[in-house]
Parts: sequence; C-alpha cells; structure tokens
Amino acid sequence: MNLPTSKLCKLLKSKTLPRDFYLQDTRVVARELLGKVLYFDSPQGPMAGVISETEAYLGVKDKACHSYNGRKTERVKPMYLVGGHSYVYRIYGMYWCLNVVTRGTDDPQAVLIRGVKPLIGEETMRQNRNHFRLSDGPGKLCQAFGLSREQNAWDFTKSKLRICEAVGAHKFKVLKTPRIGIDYAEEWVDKKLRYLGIAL
DNA sequence: CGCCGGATTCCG
DNA sequence: GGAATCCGGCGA
Repeated sequence: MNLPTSKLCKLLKSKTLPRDFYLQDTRVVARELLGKVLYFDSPQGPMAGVISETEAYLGVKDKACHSYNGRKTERVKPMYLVGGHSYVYRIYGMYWCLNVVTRGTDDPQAVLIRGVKPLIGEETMRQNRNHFRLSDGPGKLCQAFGLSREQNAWDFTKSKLRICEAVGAHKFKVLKTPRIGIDYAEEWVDKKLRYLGIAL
C-alpha cells in the first residue's frame, strides 16, 4: 500500500477506534491493540506506528498496577477517566510511559504500550532518538514520538493522539509472557499479562 | 518534610 | 552491573 502520507493520515483518522473498544475486558483490549495504529498529530508533524507490544494492568486488585487498592493520587487520576484516555507518567526520573485507560470511571485499569513499529514519521523518530533501534520499549516509544506530560489524559477517540484500525492486514501471532519490571508485585509477578505481536 | 525506589535505558 | 535523574508515595 503506497499512499501519500497525508492520505494515509486521513484514512487512519477516519478509522479511529470508538469508545466501546476501550470498555472491554482489559486483557482483551491489550490483545486487540496489537496490530492497531498509534497516531500522533505532533508539533513535529504526523507520527504513527503499528502497536507490537502491550501489557494489561488490572486495576485495584492488581499489585503491579498504580491504582492498586484504590489508590487515587494526583499521578494516577487519569486512570479514573472513562476508557479511551491516555495516562502518561514519568519513570526513573528521565523517561515517560504511555498507557491506554480501559473500562469505566469507577474501574481504573489500563494497557501500557511497550512497542510499536514505525509507520509514519520514522525520520523524525530517528531524530528524536539517538539510536538505531526505535520504539521497542515504553520509554523509547515516548521519546521517539515526542510524548510527555503534555499528552496526559488526552482522549484517544478525538484528540491529536489516537488509536486507529490497521490499514491493510499484517499477519502475526500473539505471545503472552509475564510483565516486565514488576518484581515487587507478589502473586501478580508471574501472570501472563504481556502481549507480543510476532510477525509471521 | 525527608527518604525510598520505580510499568527504563544506556554503557561498560 | 551500575548510573542517570525526578518526583510520587508514604511514614513520621
């Protein structure tokens, strides 16, 4: 498929996922986000990537989740917005992570976007990151796209930050593994809530 | 109010 | 394996 970038952007935006998508079971959303397109109408120009890796965070009962046990602090508040909003937070003092909030306003769950394959704006992504490997980790992805606090609590269904239906079918299989970097989460450590899209 | 440590990444 | 580097979260 060889559309000019402007047409591809228009096509993607016309296929923006509806609210209902984000209200499903968070594990279903994490799984179904694989192959979908993360689109950002950024100040540097349009950027997009095909989502290849996600993790589900299952809310108040999940010891790895920021909203565990009903925590509702300033940082975590976007998780209490209706499904389909962004939750961007700082990690290790220097990186940002992008989440997709799921479920309803009384059920603070989310999906962490851990990896995308560049689709639009790859040159800009390479400028934003000083390394060859692009966006195969949550911090790298935000750096490549130029995402930070400013994009926190945005609505993926109608803002400059969107998630859209895939254009053209890429075949892949899904691998489930435990989540990364949550050693403290006790009985939640080993649950297979990380979803990897493996290209066929 | 002070301290601890993290849903990470890079370099050696 | 360790550093970089900020601020949320929690105990005092």
